[in-house]
Amino acid sequence: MTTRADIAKLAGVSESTVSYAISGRRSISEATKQRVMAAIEQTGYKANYAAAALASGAPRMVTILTANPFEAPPSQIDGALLDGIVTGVRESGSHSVIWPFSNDKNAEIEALIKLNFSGGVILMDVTDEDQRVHSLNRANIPFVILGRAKFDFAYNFVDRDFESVYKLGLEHLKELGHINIGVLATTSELNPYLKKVASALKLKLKVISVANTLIGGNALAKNFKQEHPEITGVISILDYVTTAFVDAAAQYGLSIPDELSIIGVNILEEQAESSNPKISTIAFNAYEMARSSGKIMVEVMAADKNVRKKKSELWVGDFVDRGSTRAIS
Amino acid sequence: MTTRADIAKLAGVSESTVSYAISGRRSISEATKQRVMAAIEQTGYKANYAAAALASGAPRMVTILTANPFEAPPSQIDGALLDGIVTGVRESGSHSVIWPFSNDKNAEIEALIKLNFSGGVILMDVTDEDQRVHSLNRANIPFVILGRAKFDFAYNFVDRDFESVYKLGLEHLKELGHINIGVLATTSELNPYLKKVASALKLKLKVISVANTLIGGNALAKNFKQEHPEITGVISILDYVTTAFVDAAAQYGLSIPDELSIIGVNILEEQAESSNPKISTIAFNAYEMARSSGKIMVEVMAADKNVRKKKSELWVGDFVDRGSTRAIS
DNA sequence: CTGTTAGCGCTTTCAG
DNA sequence: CTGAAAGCGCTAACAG
Repeated sequence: MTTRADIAKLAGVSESTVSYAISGRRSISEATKQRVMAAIEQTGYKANYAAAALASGAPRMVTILTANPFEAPPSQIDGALLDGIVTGVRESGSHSVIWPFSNDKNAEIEALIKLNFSGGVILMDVTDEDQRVHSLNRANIPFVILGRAKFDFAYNFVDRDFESVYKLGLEHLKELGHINIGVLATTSELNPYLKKVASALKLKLKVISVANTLIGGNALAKNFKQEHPEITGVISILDYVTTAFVDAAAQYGLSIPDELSIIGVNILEEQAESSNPKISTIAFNAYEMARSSGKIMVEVMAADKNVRKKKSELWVGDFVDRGSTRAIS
Repeated sequence: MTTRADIAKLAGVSESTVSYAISGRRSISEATKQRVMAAIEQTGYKANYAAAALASGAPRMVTILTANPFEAPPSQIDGALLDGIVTGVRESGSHSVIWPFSNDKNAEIEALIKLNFSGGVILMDVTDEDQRVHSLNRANIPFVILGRAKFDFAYNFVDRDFESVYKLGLEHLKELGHINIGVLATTSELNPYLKKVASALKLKLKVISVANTLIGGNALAKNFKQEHPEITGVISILDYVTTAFVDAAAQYGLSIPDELSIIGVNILEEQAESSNPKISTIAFNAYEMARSSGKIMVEVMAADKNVRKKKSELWVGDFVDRGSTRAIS
């Protein structure tokens, strides 16, 4: 097996020069760099990941924990998110792998922690008080959650910037002249961001609690006029409900958008372009959001070593929100 | 960070004793083992994966390349296969991760090879002359294909034992008195195994070429009696076609199984149990099949080092076929 | 801009 | 049954 020593000998330089020529972490004359690269090319040398990870003390490997796509039909959003993570991590000079899906999530996280090979983990599909998050926190492994959930400690996350999204949506509805706004949600309590924005705009919000299914959307359309006569504008974060609601409205004598303006806020940029023209949509770029998470991850890893504290290069796109970084170490 | 040196000091033994207590690669007195384990417990010590990989020279990590489940609806078979691989690899004392899905398969394989961190790779969804296989072969990275394809060099694979499966199916049809057998396939050429078995049993085979879609199955049912009047038995490897065919048959005046016996051979054990009772099925255990691949993988890795040439523990279950191992070194 | 060198934490001979 | 010690291939000071 070819090592850096071989390359050094062949190129007539020292081993460290070879390393720096490859990593670019210090300046090298163009001439020597060329010779090193030629030697690498010639020998077909490949870096030894394990050696680098050991020597640097920081494995440049991020592990992704996501929901099992083989269990239920996977969402387009998750696919876009995964793409974004992989790219974001790579841009930061690390690599990412997906941890095998399993039915026993807690057992998997223990295996991952015990293996102790990844520099950090990115978690998707996290629920409130998710055991995996507690385990990761306890094991002191850097992690970032894509989304948010309730925990009794600080943690890193990347999520949609709901405040901006809701602001945009409600402002739009107000411009159209709507005052009484229905909010489609699975819970009956009002989202705090939504509440805040609405009070600033002097709009009246009414939560309409419904299951996020096609059936739920259909049922909603059926009785909407009778049950919510005052409502003329709707803001919805539920994709299935919204679709079914709009599709069924006409047959129940509800004319959209003439009698009711609807804004859907949980949709991908790509999907938005081909969406139902009866609904206004506020799309978000899942790719950018996920990409951010990769960068946060790598920042956290670097901070852990207390070196290379490079300034954050995080790009916070529209509708992307980054949680404050928990102090590690 | 706790290291093996810390554990050794705490337990009052040498570092190597700690290692052997953990790995079990040489005998240790029960007493010392207990002390070592206690020290590990007490300190919360976690092995350093990178250090172990570097020192042993054989990274105990298998990378899985599978089709992107976010692109098309993933099959149950692929899910079961993945489960089996993970278990098989783990049983062999290694770990596995899934390489991120991507649209550019060739770019991904180059990245994987360049990273040089995995002891071997398991490939699913391989097509004839798949570039990824050529790259892996050229880079001299141990790999196993789940399934089979055409290449101009030897390679390791695990696949269904089609010869046994076809033998079973055709024997069954013969017992039922059928002589003229239709073969549902996407290609027009007859599978060599099928041909071989049929000639031994003196059965007449006729390939019926059809796309593996529900529409294809429906169209087939419509004209089946007119186009293939002589055929009374069918063997099919196409799951979608078979389902649609059987469902549609009655409405086109074709009575199954009275007029036509059908055997489906591309189905999971679990699916077979709840399958259409009009079809006979030869199920296979995807889990066992995939599990085998994990073990082969680890064997190949070991062979690569020319040490620890332990005897194969491969369990070849019914309908599981293992390709002859390519000489590495 | 380049070289020297001391480790990173673990595995595995070799020697008891 | 246990210890000592030589690396595995690379990184990152430190020294020019």
